[in-house]
Amino acid sequence: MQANYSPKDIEAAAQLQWESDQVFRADDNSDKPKYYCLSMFPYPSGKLHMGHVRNYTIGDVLSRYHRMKGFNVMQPMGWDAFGLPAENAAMANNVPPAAWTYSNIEYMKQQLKSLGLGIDWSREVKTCTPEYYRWEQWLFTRLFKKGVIYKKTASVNWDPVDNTVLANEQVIDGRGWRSGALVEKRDIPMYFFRITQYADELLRDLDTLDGWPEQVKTMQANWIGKSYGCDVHFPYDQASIGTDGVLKVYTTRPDTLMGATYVAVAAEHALATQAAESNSALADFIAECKRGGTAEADMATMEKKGMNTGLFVTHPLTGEKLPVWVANYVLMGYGEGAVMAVPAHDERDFEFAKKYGLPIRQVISAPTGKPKRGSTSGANSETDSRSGANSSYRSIAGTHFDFDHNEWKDWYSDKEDGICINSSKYDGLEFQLAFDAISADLATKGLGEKKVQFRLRDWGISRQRYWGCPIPIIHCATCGDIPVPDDQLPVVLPENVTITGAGSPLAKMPEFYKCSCPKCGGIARRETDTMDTFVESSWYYARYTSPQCTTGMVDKAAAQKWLPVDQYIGGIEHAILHLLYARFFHKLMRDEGLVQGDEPFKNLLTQGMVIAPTFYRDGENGKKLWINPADVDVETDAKGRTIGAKLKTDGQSVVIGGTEKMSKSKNNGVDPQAIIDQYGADTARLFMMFAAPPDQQLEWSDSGVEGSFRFLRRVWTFCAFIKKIQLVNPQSDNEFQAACGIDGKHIMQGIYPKEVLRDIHLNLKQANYDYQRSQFNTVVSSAMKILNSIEKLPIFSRMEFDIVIQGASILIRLLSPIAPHIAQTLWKELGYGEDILSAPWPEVDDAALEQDEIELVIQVNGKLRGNLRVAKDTNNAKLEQLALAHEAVQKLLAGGAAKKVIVVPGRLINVVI
RNA sequence: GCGAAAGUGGCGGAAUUGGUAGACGCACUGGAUUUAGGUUCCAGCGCCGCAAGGCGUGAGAGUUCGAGUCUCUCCUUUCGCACCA
Repeated sequence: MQANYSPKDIEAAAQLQWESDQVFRADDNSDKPKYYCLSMFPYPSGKLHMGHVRNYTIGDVLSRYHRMKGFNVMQPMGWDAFGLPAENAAMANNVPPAAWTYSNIEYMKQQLKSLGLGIDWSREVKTCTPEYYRWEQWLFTRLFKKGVIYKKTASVNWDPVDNTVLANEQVIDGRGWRSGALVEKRDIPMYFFRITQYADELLRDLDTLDGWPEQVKTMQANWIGKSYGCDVHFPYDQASIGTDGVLKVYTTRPDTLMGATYVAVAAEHALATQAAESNSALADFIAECKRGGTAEADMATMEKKGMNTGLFVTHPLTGEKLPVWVANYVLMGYGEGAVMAVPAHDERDFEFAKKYGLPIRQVISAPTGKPKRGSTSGANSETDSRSGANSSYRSIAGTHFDFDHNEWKDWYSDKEDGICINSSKYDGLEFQLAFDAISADLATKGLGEKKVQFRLRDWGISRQRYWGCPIPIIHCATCGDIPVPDDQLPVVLPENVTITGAGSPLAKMPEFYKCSCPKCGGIARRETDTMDTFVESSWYYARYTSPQCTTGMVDKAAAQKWLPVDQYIGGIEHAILHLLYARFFHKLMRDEGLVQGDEPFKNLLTQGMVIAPTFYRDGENGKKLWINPADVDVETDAKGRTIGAKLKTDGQSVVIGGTEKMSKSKNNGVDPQAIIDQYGADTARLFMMFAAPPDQQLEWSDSGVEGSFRFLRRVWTFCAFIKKIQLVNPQSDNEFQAACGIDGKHIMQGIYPKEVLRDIHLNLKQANYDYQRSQFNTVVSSAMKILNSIEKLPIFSRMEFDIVIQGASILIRLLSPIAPHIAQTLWKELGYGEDILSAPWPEVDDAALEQDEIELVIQVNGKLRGNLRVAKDTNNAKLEQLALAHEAVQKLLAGGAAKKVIVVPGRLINVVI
């Protein structure tokens, strides 16, 4: 055994052994309980980043832990290989996307291997291969025939200079990223998955996902957004509109219908178009609304603007004429593209009404208990006079409220409280009663009905891009859209293309799009759009169960054996879209009879981001020149506080920016390869696990990496010491003391073997608990404590040495999922066994935890005042007596009596005085 | 704007059910070893204070014998928002 820890040698050796023994092959025929551990597969962007290292280390730790606990583990890996960056790289470097992607995969695979991940590479999947995507196309044709996929038009970001559709990410401040042209919305035909048909089930089944973080389930539930409301029809005003008809709106607040003072429609709405024909100002406004991108965050934060159409509709209950406005905050894609506006009880409507001087009519009372805002003091005087029953404000109806936005908030009523006022026959009704009464009256008049609606929209999957899975549809002038027959699948994506950035290359390749209609044999045109890459990532977890299957999307028996995924791990940024689409796909595949069960992922761990400090210098014209943390020395004062930073190359200072997500734009990424090369994979893995709990963001720290390396070196050095004693093979106490270098100093230390043994098992118990809840940072901490403890134990005889041996064997096994190479090597060197992966997981020795005396805390009024050392089984009366007699308590009592004494067994005694 | 989280020493973080706040590590300080630097080892290390003691988990209130933990209001930061993956 080498005296020095040399990660390069031991890691290469361990990896070689694992590879030649094929230990990570998942066994389709094992009797052991299965454990399918899946990390979100990477996009092959070029090289691994720290987020990957973190993700895959977490997965590997869980995999190795479960393997040692006796599970038949499957940990696969693959590549989410289609996507936009390949096309960008193609333009920048003149490399075909396929070649670029495949070479990235090769490189990144080597990187993953150097991390020592226990992956079954025989199951590797690349989504850009026809072997993979043919089954996606196959499912598409099935779903198309079933009507789960359909075609309709949808709005996209259009670059009028490049004549191409842009992703939201390619729209910067309303302009195309390459052309700089002002982006506009354009409607084009697209294929949609009818995910709304599964909305109820997707929502309901969230309740069955006990192993998912509550936050993710809440986000998904809100995204699906089931709401109970009412369709309301506002009949057209004949005089202004000229035709019969109704304007349909959906509202969740029919109880406020009596307070509706106008209606607002989207710029694309038919009424807006009609009004614009004779109103050029309105036409200009509508054109303005169509400018800009489609991203919802932008739409929602932009200034609310509107214009009167001059058209009217009539209120379905009162017959009152309400003006029709066009508003930029009403989206055509949602509901009917029109809303009824109740400024008194909707914040957005309120601001709009204030801006354009529209009437505000209060129809819900502000109940007692309001206001919600403001301090509790002072509420009795001024504010109460406003919400009092006889307040002058309160009786105002049909006119403007006289106060600003914040005051409006005080008035605004949640539906849970408040009753209808100023609402004629509905006055006095509470929310639900008013809801029922008004919707019933609408139904009687044929002007509306109750309706359950979802916020979730159908999933548009058409992309006017090249590097994606071709949509298997053939357009025939006579037969319409015909799905490609099974025997013509896959529709292979040609790989030798030139990307220009203007439109899809497929649309310029007759050899691709020219075809004949499968139905009538006539001349037809193949669809040239490709699918959203979210489609590939929605079912890869199932394909891993039978990646080579040539007879179907999955081998049903293999899928049944391995699914659902027992543990899924990935970034929190996927909490909604990817995870929702994958859940949706599982249900689609279930309904095709391909998989069983309703949900694909039993347990979910969402890992936090990796962040790092940023440094910069001010360059010309105010641009910041970002400097990589690796090129900077940080300076601290005598107390360790950061006082500045200097560039290593020139010694001049640089500005310290914030700590942010590692990114190219801020140049604060740390290359994992450099860390692996310098310290080894075990150190990189250990640091990643130790620096933060998996689900929280992790701050990169060079000195933290150093610290992790130091710890592993200490483990190595200490084990080398044990090995040395083992080789000496001492028999008598004297021989042990001589071999271990015991002298007078050690006798003075007062460290008892029993305490060390207790420490070992206490920390083992904690580590087991922490492994169970995937809190690996404290597992590492427990391992460190075990080393600290056994290092200090002076060895006088075999008895102490045995404790040290036991401690080391526990330490190495606790560490092995996290730092597998060093653990495997030490396990073998110290003669515990050949292969640590097949070693039994250590068990807590309860007897070692026992203690005769315990320490209790004495509090006075909840404040710590002293300690008490007592026999373990001292009764409460005695404890109370001892506490009262305690010096510090006596002093505070100052002769008086205690009001009350609270004894918490095993913890503390609190004296209340 | 909407939805979801997070906020604890100089820093990363710990505290399992409401019960000793700051485990473990980093940084820093002092000492030992070393020709020196580095390494390693020992000790110290929340803030104020000479001390006694007081204060302290983003801010403010509340519940409780006792609050980092529960409730309410507010502030800040991060993630997502449907064509980045």
